[in-house]
Amino acid sequence: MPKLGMEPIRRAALVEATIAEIGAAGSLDVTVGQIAKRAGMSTALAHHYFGGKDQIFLAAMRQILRDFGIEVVAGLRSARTPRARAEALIAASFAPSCFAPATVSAWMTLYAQATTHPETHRLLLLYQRRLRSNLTHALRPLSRDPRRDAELLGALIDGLYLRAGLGADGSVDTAKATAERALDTLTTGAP
Amino acid sequence: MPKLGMEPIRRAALVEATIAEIGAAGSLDVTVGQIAKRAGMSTALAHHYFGGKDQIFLAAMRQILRDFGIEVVAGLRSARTPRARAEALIAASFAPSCFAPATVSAWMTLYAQATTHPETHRLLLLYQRRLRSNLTHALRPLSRDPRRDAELLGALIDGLYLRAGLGADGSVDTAKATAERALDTLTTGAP
DNA sequence: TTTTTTATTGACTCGTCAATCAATAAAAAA
DNA sequence: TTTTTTATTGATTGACGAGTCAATAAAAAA
Repeated sequence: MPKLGMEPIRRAALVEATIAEIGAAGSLDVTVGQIAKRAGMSTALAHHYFGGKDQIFLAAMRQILRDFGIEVVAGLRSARTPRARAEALIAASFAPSCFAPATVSAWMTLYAQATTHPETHRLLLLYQRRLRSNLTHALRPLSRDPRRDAELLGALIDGLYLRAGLGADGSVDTAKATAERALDTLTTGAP
Repeated sequence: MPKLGMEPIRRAALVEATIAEIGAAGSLDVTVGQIAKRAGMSTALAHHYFGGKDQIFLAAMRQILRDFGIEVVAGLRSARTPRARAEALIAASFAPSCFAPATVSAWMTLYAQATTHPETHRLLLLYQRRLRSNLTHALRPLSRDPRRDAELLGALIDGLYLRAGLGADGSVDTAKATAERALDTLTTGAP
């Protein structure tokens, strides 16, 4: 009994299932069958709506970046001071929605694949450019060299994220604290 | 005409070829056939000496960590002051031998796989613990809180490494400079 | 009501790849 | 010299997985 308008529902379910499966596998070694099963449909239907495995993966990656973007704008909205903005950007990076095991795995795999997959590379650069732009803006009144400090903070966040993704449960808070401490160190001494 | 004592030669060739193929593919999606071909032998021989694909990969990963270790001790040997030690550790992380495209790819894949592969996880934690220990030691006379600053620097190096691995050719130097600037910022004001 | 569009799947094809094996050849040991 | 050990590969097997297709069913349009 086919209900109409299933396409967006199915696509969303497939994207969510893809992220979950990547997280469970720790790599992109995930079959369309696994994804479709978790999403509650046949492989044929998954192919029908997405065309191929590559496009399913790309959609999942875009979703992850979109989720991060949502977290960022939500955090920035309520931030009034520059300092609060910088803190909001740090908080967004370590927010639960960006830190589910699946997301972390997907993120790491993204980096690996980006070295050879141009579309992935493009998406990742987009994320980095946006984060740097946001950080630069927040740091402008706080730092003597906002551009450089933003690059440093951005890289630090990536590194902390990576390491926290591997460690025990409590390490997210530690990572967040470390990033905030770096922000302190960078901004003391300037207006 | 079988020459005797080929085993170590073949194993080394396979490990080297594995790293190269991972780099070329940007993932662990590399067949034993590709590896064996690059190493100049048949797939059967590769299996003969290593038993299976997993063991070839593990050997390659151990090799990468070993190479990094060699770079580190070489750098530390000629460093006399604490500051020079910290700089040597930064330099080692961005040394050409640790920054070949193949190595970067392998490194990223390592991180992704570590979330689910216990043996990989163990290897990676070993590396992190060693780096942190070295950094802590170097920072002890320079920083008020060497442990924390070492963790920060370690994460920063990882993040910069990751980002430099994606960027253009000149970005290694920029990354190195950023790490050194962070070292400056952390150590000014202490003995 | 007939036709078209949307939803859905089981079964199938084709390719790839890890792993195995039997066979060949040369060095070393007996 | 015969035997054993080491080196080496072509061919084969067996599994798995991406993508296709024909068939079924129901809603919507005609």
